[in-house]
Order: sequence, then structure tokens, then C-alpha cells
Amino acid sequence: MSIKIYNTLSKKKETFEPLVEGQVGMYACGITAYDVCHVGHARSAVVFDVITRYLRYRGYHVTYVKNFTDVDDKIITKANAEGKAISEISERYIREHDEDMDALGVARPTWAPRATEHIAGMIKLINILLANGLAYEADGDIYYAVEKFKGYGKLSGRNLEEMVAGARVDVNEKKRYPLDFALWKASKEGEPWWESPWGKGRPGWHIECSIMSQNFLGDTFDIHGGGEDLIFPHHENEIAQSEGATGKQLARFWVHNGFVKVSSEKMSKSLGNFFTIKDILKNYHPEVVRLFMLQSHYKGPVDFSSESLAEARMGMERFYATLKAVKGALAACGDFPVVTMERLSGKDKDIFEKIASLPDRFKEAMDDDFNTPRAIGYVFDTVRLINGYMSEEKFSVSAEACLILDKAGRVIAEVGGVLGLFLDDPDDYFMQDRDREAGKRGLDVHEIDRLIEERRAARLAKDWKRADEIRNVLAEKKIILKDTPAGTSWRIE
RNA sequence: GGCGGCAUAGCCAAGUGGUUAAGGCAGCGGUCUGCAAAACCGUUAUUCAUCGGUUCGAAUCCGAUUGCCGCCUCCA
Repeated sequence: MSIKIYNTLSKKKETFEPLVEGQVGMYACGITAYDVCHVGHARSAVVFDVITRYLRYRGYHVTYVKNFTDVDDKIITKANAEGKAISEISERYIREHDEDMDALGVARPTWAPRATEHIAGMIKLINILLANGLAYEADGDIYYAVEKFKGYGKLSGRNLEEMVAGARVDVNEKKRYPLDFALWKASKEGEPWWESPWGKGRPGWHIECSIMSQNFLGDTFDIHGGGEDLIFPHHENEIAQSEGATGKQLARFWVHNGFVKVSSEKMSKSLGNFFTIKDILKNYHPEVVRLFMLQSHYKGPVDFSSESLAEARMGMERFYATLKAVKGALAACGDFPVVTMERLSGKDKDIFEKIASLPDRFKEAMDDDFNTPRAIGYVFDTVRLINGYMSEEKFSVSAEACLILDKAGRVIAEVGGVLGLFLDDPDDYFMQDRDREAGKRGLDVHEIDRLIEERRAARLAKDWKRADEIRNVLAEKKIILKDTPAGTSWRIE
């Protein structure tokens, strides 16, 4: 079995073979640290987090690099407006970014370099491009001469004439050709600067990724990723810079994630239709947000709304309800002798084997361009299987059941570890969910508990009328009661 | 204006040439329950935007049409 990945460069799904056997170098473009992250940033982070985890699960040693852009017009503008140093602004938002990603369960990259740590490397790279005749100086600015790089447009599927004909390119007297882009800009008053052979200046946006990827991963590496809005011009320009300097292919696979949309429109700062990660995590469990994203393929768009999040929450509830039941049954397993699967027969054997097959089916789905929706579908299948097994009339906790349910818990944890799902304790999950939902709707937990206690007394006296009244009162507040032999529990719809 | 993507049930969403079109949410019928909830069983697309074409065979390939979206300016 081999992994297939859709490559933006070839526009085809290709079999993934790393450059060095058993090792993967991956670079994903991170954020510009000038504001808090929104759900769109979260999606990209979750996508590449899952890709990293899956490659590691499949036995690869992955070096994952995700950069921070900490020098840029927007950061400078903000710093000047607040009268602060740019590093103060960028460090603040890098810290916030890290908090958000940690909260979402996104593993930290192997390396998270900042652009400003690599200025010397950028200058070196620009010098090579100048020497290669691919760049030119104009009044302390350095521009990349796009026409000189054959292959410009190969990633985004464009050609120069068409783009120029399409107008909408900015007028800049210093550029020899409209699509040339800045590698280095002479610093103006009030802007940060670094010494360079061309005077005091600061780097252009694209150059940082070329040097940082090379520094950590070498001239050629396996996977380069980012949001699909980076395909042009950012990634196209990265290719021009890196390949123009080294003469070698930059990245072998280009992977781009689709957008988060709001009412069919791209979520973005400029449209103002964004939700910050912090706001969303106040209202939803992080795994609900991940499930919402991973139930769509990473390449396609995903429409963000309170309805779609609520739907994901219901799905998550299904998983955790099963996990809770499994945990409950397993708690009694200490009393039984340990049996091995050879002891199983008939239906027990059949169900054990079906449950045990989850990781293989999971791999089958994930090997096919990280098809998380299909993979999650298989987990749902397994959940139904487990629930069916436990709801059989003759079901009781037995040595055989313990073996089967233990396996069930393990396979779900195994695939959950890759998806970053099902990792919470089920009781904690429901407790958190209840508190979160109660808070969201302004419900008083103590009052609810009081009513439930009153209902318990009524039920004990077989006063069904009063018991149902209380049920109805709570139902109006979307509170669903569940009576079990152990007592009554509740959840919010 | 140039380039590109998408269109599958009430909603979300897999499937991209060949057995009964995954899965989730919602709905309906049943089992269970004092009544419920959860869970389970059954059920909900003879059909994949529309119209043509290729093929023994297409949701899947090709063309046209319609609609939605994205990139071309910072963007995950």
C-alpha cells in the first residue's frame, strides 16, 4: 500500500515516494503575525497537522517546518499605530497563534522559524539571483525578473502574456516588467531595516520561505503546503527564487487546502466575515471544530455556520456516547480472566475481526490523498458495530466482551490519534459540553439539578404526572433527560 | 478581461468508467422504556445541475449551457 497525494504542480494524484526513504521534509506557509487567527487559519493548520500525524503513523520520520512572517507592511502599520516595536506586535500574535493551535490540538511543527532570523540568508540568496541574472537593482530595491525564469507560472497554470493582458497589475516605475516582484525593499522612514549590499532595507514577502525551507529541509524537499490562495503569487514566486538560485526542483509535491467559507464566501480579514479561533472555542469543543473540518476533504471548500458546527457536535456526541459505554463496560473487566482472540468463536469472533479491521480501512482511506471524510465514515461504521454488540439482548460484560471492547477502544484511539479526535475522556467531554452549552444559553445548572432531584422523588413515588411535567419544563429549555438504573443524566440538545 | 475550481437525498458529504451511489445530521416506522432519551433494526437519491457526445457500460471521460465560488492586490 502506498500513499497517493494530489499534486498541484501536476494537477494529478501521484504516488508518494519521499526523496530519502523513510523520511519526509514538509514545509507549510504559516501566518503573518499582525492579528489573531481565525477559523481559516485553523483549517490550514489542522489539515497539515493531520497530514504530519498520518505520515508519522505510516512510519515516516517527518520534519515539519512552518514559518512566521514577522516583518511585513501590516505589522509595521500596526506597530506604528500603537507606537510599539514591530517585534512586540509580531511576538504578541505569535504567542496568540501558539495558544490557539495548542487549544485546537495541533501539534507544534518541528521548526517554527521567523523571517527576521534569516535575513542574512535572504541577502545571500538575492546575491545569487543577481549573479544568475534573474534579479536587478533599482534605487535600493531588488526585483526578480520574472521573464528570465522559464517555467514561471508552472504551478498556477498561468502564462505571462495572459496575466499582463488581464491588467490589474500595479504600476511601479522601478519594475522593468509589470509582474516582477520585490525581493528586497529599501526602507523608508519609520520602517525597520537591515544592512545590505544595497543599503538599508527589508525583505520582500516571498524570499523568506525560500531561504527557510532551504535552511531546514535542503534545496529539494518532499511536500510544500499552504492555503490555495498562496498558489499565486506566493508559491509561484518561491519556485522562481529557489529554483532560480539552485537549479534544482524546490518541492516535489505541492499540497493546498481549500477555504473556509461563510455563506459561500471565503472567510477573510478583508471581507470582515471571520470568526476567531478563540471565539469559536468558547462555544465548541476543539474536537468538534476538527471534526467539522475533517468531515470534508482538505482540498474542497467547507462552509462554516452555527448549523454545520451543531451538526458536527451531534456527530461527536455519538462517538463519545459509545466511548463512554465502552469505558463503563471495561471498568468491570478486572474481574474476568484475560482471554485471547483464539478463544473467540462465532459471532464474537466475527465482530472482533470487524472491529480490528478499522485501522486497515482507515489506512485505505487516508492513503488516498488523506481522505479524512471516508476515514471518519469507517469510524462511524465501527461505532455502530460496537453499539449493536452492546445492545444485544444477551450482552453482558464477560471475558469475551472485555476482549472485544478493549480492542474497540484501542482501534478508535489509534485512528483518533492521527485525526486528533476522540482523545478526551468521555465523562470529561460530556461535562465540558454541558457546562459550555449551559453557559452559552444562560441556563442555571443548579436549578436543573434541583428539578431533576424533585423528579427523582416523584418517580420514586410513581407520580408520573409530576415527573413528566418536570421533563416537559426542561425540554422547553432544550434539556434532554436520560433515565438509567444509575440515575438521571441530562444533556443539552 | 485572463486563469482555475465546484454542482451527488431535506441539509452536510464520500465516491471520478463496471456488483445494491459510503458516512453524518435531520425525518419517519419498529424494538427498548412508566413516558422519554440514548442505542439498535428498518426506511428516506432508479439517480448524481441541464443538454448533447464517446463507450458494451458514465455520477465518473469529452463538448456546450446554466448557477455558485476562487485566484490575478495582502490573504490559510
